[in-house]
Amino acid sequence: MKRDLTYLCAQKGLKLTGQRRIIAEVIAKSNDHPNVDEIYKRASNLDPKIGIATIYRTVRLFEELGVIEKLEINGKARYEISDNNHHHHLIDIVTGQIIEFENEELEKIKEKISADLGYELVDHKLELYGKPLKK
Amino acid sequence: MKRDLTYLCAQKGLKLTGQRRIIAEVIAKSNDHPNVDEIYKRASNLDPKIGIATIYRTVRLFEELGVIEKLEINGKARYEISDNNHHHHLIDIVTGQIIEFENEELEKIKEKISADLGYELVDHKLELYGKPLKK
DNA sequence: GTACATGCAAAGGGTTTGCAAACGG
DNA sequence: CCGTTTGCAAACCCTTTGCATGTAC
Repeated sequence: MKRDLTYLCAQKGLKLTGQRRIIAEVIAKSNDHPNVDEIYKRASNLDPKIGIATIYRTVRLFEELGVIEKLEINGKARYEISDNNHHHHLIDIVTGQIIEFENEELEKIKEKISADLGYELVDHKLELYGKPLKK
Repeated sequence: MKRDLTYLCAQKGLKLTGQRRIIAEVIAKSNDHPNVDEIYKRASNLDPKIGIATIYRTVRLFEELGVIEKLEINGKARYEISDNNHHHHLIDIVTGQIIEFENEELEKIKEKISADLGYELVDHKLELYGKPLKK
């Protein structure tokens, strides 16, 4: 990830600043899909002078570079490191916890639906909202 | 739909005001998933004195009553009349057009995934973003 | 050195809220 | 009538932007 970033920045004439390094690290180490405010708090621990505008600018940049992905849970932006495995999210409506899953069959169906409608699938978003089953 | 609304309002001690009637009608007649601003414009044609705060309050109310559904396309709220057929949306990334589709197989997979993860599926959201295929 | 990036504060867009007046049942 | 709803404007939250300063390359 840090290698990717170094490479990507160099390639695009972007500067690998301390703030960008920190924000990348914070998101990479978070597995709870933090929102901007959370990222800001965590980054502030590593660099108390970092500004929230920098967080906003950086997550947008990283999203464009494809190194992170933006989710919109309940209308609020949250971020995670990109993987190429196309996982999705199930949101526990009781605890708010986000559970990740993958499903190959699902991927195929999406491709098929798009193709049937005359489209090439370029992106997609699936969120399931569930209530824990009584055991 | 209007019947439903009359019934639902009566049942919950809500008042079926002119504004609510108009907003319900506007959404029912729209098949383009309007956002709040669009609904406001269309409703204003029927009642020039209607306020935007009323639109916001009413769509929230209708959503809670289950008579309309909220989509979030590119982070912006848009609304449509509820159907019980669980359709989904494919967004044409070139034109912005929204295409609705249903897929029974998809519904089954979602239920299965949820169950496998130990959840009862209570809601879900799927959006496909596609580019028109060259013919 | 120079273009890019940052921090700050102000501005912006969308949505919610407090309140007095209006209105539906 | 009484409690609900409305319109208005102010408040709010999240995000973006202008600008002078700072910094990576």
